[in-house]
Amino acid sequence: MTYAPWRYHRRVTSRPAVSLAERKRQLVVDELTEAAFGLLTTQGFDAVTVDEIAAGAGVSKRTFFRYFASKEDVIVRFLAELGAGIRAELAARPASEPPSAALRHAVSVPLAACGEHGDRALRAVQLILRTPALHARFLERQAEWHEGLTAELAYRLDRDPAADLYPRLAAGMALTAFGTVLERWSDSDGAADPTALTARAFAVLAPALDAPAA
Amino acid sequence: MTYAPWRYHRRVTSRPAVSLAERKRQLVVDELTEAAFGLLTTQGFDAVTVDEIAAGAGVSKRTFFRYFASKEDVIVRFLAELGAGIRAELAARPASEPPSAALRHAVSVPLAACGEHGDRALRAVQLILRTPALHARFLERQAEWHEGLTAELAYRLDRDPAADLYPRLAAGMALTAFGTVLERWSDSDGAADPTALTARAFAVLAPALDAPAA
DNA sequence: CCGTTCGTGTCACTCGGTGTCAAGACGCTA
DNA sequence: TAGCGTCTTGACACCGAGTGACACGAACGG
Repeated sequence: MTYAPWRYHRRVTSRPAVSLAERKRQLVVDELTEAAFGLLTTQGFDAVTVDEIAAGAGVSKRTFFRYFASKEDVIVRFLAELGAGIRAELAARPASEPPSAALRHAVSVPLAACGEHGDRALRAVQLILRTPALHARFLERQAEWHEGLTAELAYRLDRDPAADLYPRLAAGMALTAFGTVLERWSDSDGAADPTALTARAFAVLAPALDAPAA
Repeated sequence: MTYAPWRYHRRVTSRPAVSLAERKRQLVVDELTEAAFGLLTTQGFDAVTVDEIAAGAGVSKRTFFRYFASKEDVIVRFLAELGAGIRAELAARPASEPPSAALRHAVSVPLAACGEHGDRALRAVQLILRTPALHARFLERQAEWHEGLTAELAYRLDRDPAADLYPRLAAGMALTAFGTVLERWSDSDGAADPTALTARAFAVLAPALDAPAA
């Protein structure tokens, strides 16, 4: 069984909407991800070489780097869709909603999906948060989400992100909430409820997010 | 490498506040930093090897790594004290001050110092913000500051950082402001006033930072 | 049947980073 | 002034991440 992306299951069509080559590529990605997860989560990030991961998936080191930009990428990719999800969710929220509510939903949807998926996601998050190299890459990704969220928010509120500090600050607040919830959830070994934590976090942030003069 | 001739004169006459070895070490650090700055800012981060930096300072590659943990470190070190400064400033603020004012001062002091320092600091910041590898390391450092600020804030407000989300969120907000100001300052090539930007940013954040129910 | 394209493995290479060791500079003491 | 322990350094070997070049084989189209 391939690893299951937590967001939405890929639609199985009777016709091959995707080519054979495409499915083969996906197969290699899955195999590589599987091998990386098994090795990295049990032995630690630094104790495993790319050669070993590649061997575990039955391919060469060179092929590994044709699919992943770096050794960190294999793990961090797991959370990449999360970031894209945040922006997509924000874009889908009704325009009438105040920023705090819209951002709370945007953040909590991927977070809840992450919480439901359980063990795999939890181990990924824990590995990332306690491995410096992975943490750095994760933060890098988060900085990209920051850009995207800022743009989306500026568009949504019809503000100029170059002159106005609010969009970037609001996006930063939302991501701070995101990171805080993720950390709590990780530290509690998945026991804490991401949605409840998110609600609590945004209760703190709301006065600034929804301030009329902001 | 150039040795200062005057250092041989002070044998026993004047007691050395810092040892000779200490000053030699500092000299190497300075030389290395100087060489790294000259090369990295003109040719780009990836176009310069550690060997070249070391050669520019007249030492070996091995010695470079005895002074700096990584190639990124030589640049990011520049901003390390900034982070420590934020926490120190916060600790020095009177307890009567509301969080938004205390954090604003804590952030703006190092930021202003950075602005005054002029060219060198500006080039460092610009290099960091536009080089992915450096940016990642910078964010890593910032995550450490986040921990420290959270602890300091929890202590200051007598809150339990394990149960209460506020300290971590407030620290995150302050650092978001910090990052935003830094980015604006960098993009404006140093023309923008860090203190004014900081004030504007905290005006946005204040409703959440000072909310009574938070 | 042939030519093209694509994915792959192999090889060689660069560069960041580390462990090891011998040599030199310095401070201290006799 | 000689001797000794400490600290720093450079030289060297080594590992692992990441890349470029190239040749090989499978799939596809004519």
